[in-house]
Amino acid sequence: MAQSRTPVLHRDDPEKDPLVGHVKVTREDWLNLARNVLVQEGVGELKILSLSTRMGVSRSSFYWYFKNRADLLAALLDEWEARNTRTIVTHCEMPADDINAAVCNFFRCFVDPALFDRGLDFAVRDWARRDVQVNQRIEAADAQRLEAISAMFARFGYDAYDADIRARILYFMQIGYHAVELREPMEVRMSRLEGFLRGFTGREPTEDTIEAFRVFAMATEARP
Amino acid sequence: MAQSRTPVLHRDDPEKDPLVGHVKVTREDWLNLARNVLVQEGVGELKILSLSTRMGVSRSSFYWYFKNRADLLAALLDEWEARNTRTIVTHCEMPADDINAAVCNFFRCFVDPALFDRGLDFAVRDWARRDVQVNQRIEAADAQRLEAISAMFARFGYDAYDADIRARILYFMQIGYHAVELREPMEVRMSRLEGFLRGFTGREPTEDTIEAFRVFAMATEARP
DNA sequence: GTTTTTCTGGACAGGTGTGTCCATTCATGC
DNA sequence: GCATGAATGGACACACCTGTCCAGAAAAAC
Repeated sequence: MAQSRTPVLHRDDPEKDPLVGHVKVTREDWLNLARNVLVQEGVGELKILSLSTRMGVSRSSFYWYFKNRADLLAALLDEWEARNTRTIVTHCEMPADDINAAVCNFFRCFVDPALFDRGLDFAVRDWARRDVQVNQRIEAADAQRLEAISAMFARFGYDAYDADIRARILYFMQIGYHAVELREPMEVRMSRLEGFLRGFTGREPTEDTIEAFRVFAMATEARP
Repeated sequence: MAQSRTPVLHRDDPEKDPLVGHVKVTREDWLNLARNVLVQEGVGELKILSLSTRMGVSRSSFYWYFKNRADLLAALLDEWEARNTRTIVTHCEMPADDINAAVCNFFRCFVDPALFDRGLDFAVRDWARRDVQVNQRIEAADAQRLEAISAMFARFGYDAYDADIRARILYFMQIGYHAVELREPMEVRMSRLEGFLRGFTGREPTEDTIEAFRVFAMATEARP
């Protein structure tokens, strides 16, 4: 085969697992590449042959780290669940002086892609349409997130019904924003949200989160 | 081959194209099945072999109606564009007494799946992540929809900036709701929206659409 | 320096997908 | 009743993906 051998992906952070011999790739390398492919091309395009050629490694290497393709997918799903949903829940539980500051905490989840990976979230949401198991996972995740947001409102005096309504408005609007503006450069989005956060804290606190939604919409709208 | 022959899908509505001979399937049959597969399983699973076996017809039949796979995908995309985006635009342009009635018209798009196919919309949105051409189409569609909603608000006295903000809140929340509750039974969703529409028209008109969002959230929240 | 363990390359078998060619079938027009 | 043309079935060539097996290279342990 005359195919030119692509350079091997060596690890850059050997702080963990230094006990392996003849290291060329690691399980983490497979997972990272697989996550990128999942986000950018979907589950259907997540193929072992494709991954191995991109890493410049034989397919056999994959079967050393994972039992099979399903094993890789399960690992990706676990990672998503631990990352995205937990981020939202912990941010909703952060201490805050009033509901406006609490909503502000909620928005902070979506500023740092290391906290909440929106691309991964939609990739999984899409994957769920084709897999009943995954569907159950994301339905549970959505319920858990909505519950956390609702509890956040309840902490500041809203009764259960009003808290639920506000949680749903907030969560749906956030998800919808990401669905539509998914491919907007992260720098643009971050600068907007940072601007929002600065402007928000400098304002008189309002007695409703309606104003917070309004300011958030201002911050995310297309024009400067 | 001992494979039992599945019964052929005959057309139920021969009102159009009665001039074909030896009719077993039509171009419409291929398109309808392909649309279902696109929505439920994604573009990646849209395979000619799979479609033909489901219709109980040879693969060769496909190549009579379509040039190739790309031809089918283009037809599906055209259909989506004509259906979903045009529905939203026309509903936004409907005459209304005040902004609340106008927002109410907007919501009506999403009651009837024949008007706006939410499953198709998300299938295309997902497809766009893997295809630059499709991405451009859906970005144009989102811009067109937002423009129509914004113009709707502008008709009722909102200046361009406020109209844009409200259009984005409304559209993002709607898209987010569909993204999260996508697999909720349509009857449940319809009964909620119908209840919303009834309750809405029986109320005193408010001077802001904030109240409309609030009532919409009440109508779509999980509890009765 | 040898042995052991860890990891990778290449080949095999089986499955599925695409696009094309051509003989065949069936409804329609004559 | 027969010719015409629309529509289909079946086969060919080619490509891609999965999972498995085993020989062998390279680091680690001794």
